Amino acid sequence: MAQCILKIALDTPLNALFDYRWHDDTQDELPQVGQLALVPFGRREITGLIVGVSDSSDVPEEKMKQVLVVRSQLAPLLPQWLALAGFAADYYQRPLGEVALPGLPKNLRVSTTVALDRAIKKLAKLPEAHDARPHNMPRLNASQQEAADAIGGVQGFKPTLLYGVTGSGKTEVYLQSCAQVLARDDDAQILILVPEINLTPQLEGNIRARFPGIMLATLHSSLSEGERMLHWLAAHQGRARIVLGTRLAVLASLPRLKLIVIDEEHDPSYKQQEGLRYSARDLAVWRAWQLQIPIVLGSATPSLESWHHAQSGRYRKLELRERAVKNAVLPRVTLVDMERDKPVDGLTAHLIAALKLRMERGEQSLLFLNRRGYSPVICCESCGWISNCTRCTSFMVLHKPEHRLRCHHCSLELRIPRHCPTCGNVDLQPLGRGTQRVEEGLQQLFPEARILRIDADSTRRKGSAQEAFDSVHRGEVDILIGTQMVAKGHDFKKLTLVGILNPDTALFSQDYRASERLFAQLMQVAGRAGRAARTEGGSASEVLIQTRYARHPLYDAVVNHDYDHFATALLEERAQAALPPYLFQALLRAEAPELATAIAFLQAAKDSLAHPAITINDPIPMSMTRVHNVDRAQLLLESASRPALQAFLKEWLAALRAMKSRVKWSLEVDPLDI
DNA sequence: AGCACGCCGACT
DNA sequence: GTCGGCGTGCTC
Repeated sequence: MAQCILKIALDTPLNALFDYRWHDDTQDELPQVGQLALVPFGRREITGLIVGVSDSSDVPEEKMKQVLVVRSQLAPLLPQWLALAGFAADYYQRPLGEVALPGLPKNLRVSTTVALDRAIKKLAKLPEAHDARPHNMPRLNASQQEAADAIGGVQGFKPTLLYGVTGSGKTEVYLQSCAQVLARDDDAQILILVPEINLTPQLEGNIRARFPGIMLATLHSSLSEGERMLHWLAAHQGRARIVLGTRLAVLASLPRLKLIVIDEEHDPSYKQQEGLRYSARDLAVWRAWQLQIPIVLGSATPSLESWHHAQSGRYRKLELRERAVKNAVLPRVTLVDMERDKPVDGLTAHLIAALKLRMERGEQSLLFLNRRGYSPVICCESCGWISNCTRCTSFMVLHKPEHRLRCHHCSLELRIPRHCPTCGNVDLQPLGRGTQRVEEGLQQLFPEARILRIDADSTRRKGSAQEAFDSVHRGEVDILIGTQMVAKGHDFKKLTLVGILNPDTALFSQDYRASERLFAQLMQVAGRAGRAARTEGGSASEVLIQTRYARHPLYDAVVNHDYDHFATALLEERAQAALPPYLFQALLRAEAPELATAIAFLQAAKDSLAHPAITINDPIPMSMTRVHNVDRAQLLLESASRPALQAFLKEWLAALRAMKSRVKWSLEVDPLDI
């Protein structure tokens, strides 16, 4: 009988499969593609994924080792899942094992099997939950009903862009689409992706309350290993009918997947920013295409990629025009021109008056500022010294309560110098304004106010963010000051004023995506106010944006709640400037102790291969060149054709690997930040 | 990426 | 005399 060779993908940067011998002398069943196997690898034992069973190998007999054990108690991952991992590996130019294995629960990849066995046992003991009938279905308005029917009532690959402002009832559309799919198909599974799970505890609660008779599994990074194993397995076995998770859930094993929902599809957190830099949204769309199932992408401010697809007809756009919440009104957005209303301590008279009014009424206010710390830099007025970080191309931020200077990029910390390090001047001044300084100014302005600051510094302790949000909900806070942490999810009932302190910097950013992001962020923060129905006699909520550029078209669109025209105009600009989504990009990054080394590597990479359909730009230092004492540079590739870029990258990367350079490099496909 | 081996500097 | 720095080489 011919020997049995298993082709196994391993989590290693080596771009190859590894062949192992299978001892067919035992009674064991023949291993199958999609099963996990423990194998000796170098001096270690690691878990790999069987992707092929063969009777021959090119590997010399004496090099080949034997599989230690196959995890036969776990049903094989299905070919469709392997195809998904294979697609992601090809698309993002990574070895299959680096894509397929890290997404599995850690305990599936260890040498012992006790955690797996325990989870299998525990799941087997759980009662069957097969009652998919929805409870307490509210009536939908006409456009909601139309959307739910269009999404849940149709089979086949149908991407839908569900466009609707905050409060238009997108969640209800998702839930009723789910109800339709679950009702139609006895064992259908549904995948619901959200940007960050800790911001959507209410969604999880809503789903459980709506579908009490089925199993819901969550998948996100703050699960314990035990929970992760249990939830992953519940999805893999088809027992979990709805899987709610963050971007990593897009790679969950879902053998009976019938519908995908992506909430807040524009959110940047769908893009993994380290390791395998995948876009969960894009992979989800591919997955829906592969399975020929419907997918819905919901947002009040869709990404330009999705907007473009909607305009070109690739996606169907459904708009929720009516407000689903009775009496709810959009907050009134007003621009405060800082050229005319000069701010004192960062606050204009207009904003101060609005804060005062909320204090008098016993309502809450939120001040939004994208900069933590006291001031972004301190400087010496006599010699011009500023607090640069010694390890990074950035400033040391003053953190006054802690009496420290802190670099937000390498976390270097220093005590505040008593005098200027270069000239000895003792009068060092803070420059600019962070959340701490705003807090200090407010405290003086409103000594009686209960002020709470929520940012990465004030919520370092685990659970403290939740405590802070809870105290706002309980009404123990008059004025909330926060960074982006407060922008998403939370719906504060007594909040009627949102002040946005300095959004202008994003208007003139080098990053052409900055304005798209700013718009989404402003809409999102604005949505913290005025979500709930106005009580009798209560006034509409108000959003005040302090700006020096009150006539900028972006703010005009925000004031008018008009994403439609803004997005369409932005798209036209992108088309004219030949930028994504009309162009496809990849970015090669390199880092080295000396900038010249990184640049030289990128130049060599550029010179190594050419193709008429691909533009390779010159290597340039990254805008933040030095971080933690390493210099970084990048090389941008562009092409009008995605397939051409894909084909080129494959060949190019092979050439780069062959260069055997000592420089650390990495490739990102479809980069967001350039 | 791990994890070894290997060959030169400051410590019990 | 050894502990330990990180260069480089390999992993079916």
